[in-house]
Amino acid sequence: MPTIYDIAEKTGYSASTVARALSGKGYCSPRAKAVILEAAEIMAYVPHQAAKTLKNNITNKIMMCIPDIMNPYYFEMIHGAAMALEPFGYSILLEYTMHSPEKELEVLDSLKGHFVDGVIFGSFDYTPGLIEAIKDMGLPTVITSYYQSPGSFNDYDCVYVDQPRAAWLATRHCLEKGHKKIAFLGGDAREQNTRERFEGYKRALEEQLVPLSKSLVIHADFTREGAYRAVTEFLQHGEECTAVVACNDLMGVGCMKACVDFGLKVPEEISIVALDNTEYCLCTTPAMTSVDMLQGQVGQEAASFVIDRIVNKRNFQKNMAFSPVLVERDSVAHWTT
Amino acid sequence: MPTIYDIAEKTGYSASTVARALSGKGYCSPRAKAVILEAAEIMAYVPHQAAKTLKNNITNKIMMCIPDIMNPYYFEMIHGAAMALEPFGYSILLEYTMHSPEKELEVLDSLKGHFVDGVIFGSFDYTPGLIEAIKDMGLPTVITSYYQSPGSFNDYDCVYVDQPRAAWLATRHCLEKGHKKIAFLGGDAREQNTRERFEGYKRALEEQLVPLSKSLVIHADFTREGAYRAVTEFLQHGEECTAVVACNDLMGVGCMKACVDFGLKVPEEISIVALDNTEYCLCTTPAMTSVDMLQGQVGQEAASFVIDRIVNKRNFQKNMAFSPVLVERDSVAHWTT
DNA sequence: CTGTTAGCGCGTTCAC
DNA sequence: GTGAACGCGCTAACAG
Repeated sequence: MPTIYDIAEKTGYSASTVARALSGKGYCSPRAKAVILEAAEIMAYVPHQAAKTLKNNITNKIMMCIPDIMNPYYFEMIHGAAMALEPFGYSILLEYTMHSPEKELEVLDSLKGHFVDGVIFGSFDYTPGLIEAIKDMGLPTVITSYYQSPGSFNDYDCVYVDQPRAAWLATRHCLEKGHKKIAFLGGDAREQNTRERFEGYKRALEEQLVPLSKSLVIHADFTREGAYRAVTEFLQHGEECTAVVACNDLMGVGCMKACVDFGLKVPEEISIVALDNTEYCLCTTPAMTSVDMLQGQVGQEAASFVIDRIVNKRNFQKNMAFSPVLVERDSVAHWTT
Repeated sequence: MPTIYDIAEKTGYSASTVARALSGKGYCSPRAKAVILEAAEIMAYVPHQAAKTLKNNITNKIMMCIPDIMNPYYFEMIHGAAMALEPFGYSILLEYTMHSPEKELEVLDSLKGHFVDGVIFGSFDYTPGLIEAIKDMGLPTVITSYYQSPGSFNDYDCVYVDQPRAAWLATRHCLEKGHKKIAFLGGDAREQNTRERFEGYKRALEEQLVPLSKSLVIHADFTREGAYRAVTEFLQHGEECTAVVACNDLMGVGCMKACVDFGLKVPEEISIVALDNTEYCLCTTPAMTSVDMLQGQVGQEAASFVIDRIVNKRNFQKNMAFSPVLVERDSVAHWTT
């Protein structure tokens, strides 16, 4: 791998003249520049990134840290971010935490090694400790959730969709279709994500004065299989409901399969509405009604926020909230008793 | 961000003693070590990655360069690779080329900047020019396809699934079920991927002395929507077939939808078998028979190959081929005329 | 317009 | 057992 010194030697100029010619900064005669650029071309010179970084502390990399990659929710986000980053010459360093709080802290700690310029951080569960670690790391950061820490407000941005509203939309949709017995299919109740979505579900019921029944709250693990098992058990247990709000598409799919296998017709005998609106919704029969969480937008905007802090040196906080959008398909039917 | 000099100052030792204490290499008294490690802990010292890299040329990063991320085929691969890399402290730098040959070359060229230690490279179409660029870049590389370049053989490894065999398996499965008029739903005929899969389709037909009909070869673009349009047009055109081999799951899903919307029952009136065996197959009704391409395995093994070249300094070529596996579900039925 | 010099933070070799 | 000194490759301030 050739260095500027190699080019300097070949051309007879000094290393600094070569550096100026290549960077375009500082004076350099047209003749020298031409000679040097040609030599660089021939020698296939590419500057050593580590050397540049050591000098000016710019890595041209953004870390995307997500809980899980096997969920299509996240690759839409990754895709959105990558698209926004590309024109700025930034690449994505991918890291996943598999929902593990320890791993999250570990990753944030490693970030002090300054091997990226900024971070897009996704977690299912923001705890005060996690937020502390994010602030502590001291890099431009966007979290893909809303979390306003008390005290200082300038340390990270939030780009997110209104999670409670998503579940609220889904639940209200069922209510409007005449459903009263609406089950909630969520993940681990301790995770912020499930809690927020549950809030929306609860609020929608309250607004319509429909009593919330604990027995209609099902906990699974955000996977298709887990939802299948949980819903099958729920049905075998004899619980009655006419609609299900599933906290993500994979669980919606698992739920639909469980219902069908149990002998229930979708949507005639049981309606299903999911959250996330990934491609999975278009694979099922009937096609699944779902709430679009605008993951691509979130990824894109999160990336823009990070770039804004890096390139334009923005030093104040910005938040951006997206309102989710219900996409009606064929898995929810009117219910008339 | 504290440096070893800061630690040196606090503890009264010199920077080199601190370096030795932290790295464990070279002599250092237990007392000094204890004092230094404690100070490092308190100051939350993390070594500056760029400085380390500049010194020893190790980045602890592997680039994964893929054509497209919105295809679940690839995230299974990414996942497999990430799992294999994690224990070695390696992270994935993600880059996509969107099927663009220019972008592929551009990425490979940038790699000369030594900002990763190795590369896992996926392309739909390996051309001699691309292979040249891969060799030229001079980094441990695994391509996720089979491509034996004439001449030198030590420049990159191949980890791949036998693509023709996958299509062969799918086609033979249909033949065994009694189908004779089997359509092929592929992508762009110019891409190696489509060509290879078509070869397998062709071979299976030939082996059973079933004539290949050009009119049963449908070209789409590896997307659900594209396949939906292409198959709808195909059906409207009055072409007759009793089974379809789709080159990936997304196209299989689009095809299934097109058939259903056209009034055909799956699998009673038309059978569908796809390739890739992603989660999409489990979302359709009926569940879709598909050929597992072991993408997770490919990603994992590719990562191990790269690590082997980096850590164990392997300097000879290795290839690894996986044989795809047909996973029977409910979208293919017996055909009796 | 160009060359010399110093330093980014770390690791390693060599004296002491 | 420890410190001084140098270099990885690039950039920037300064001098000529």
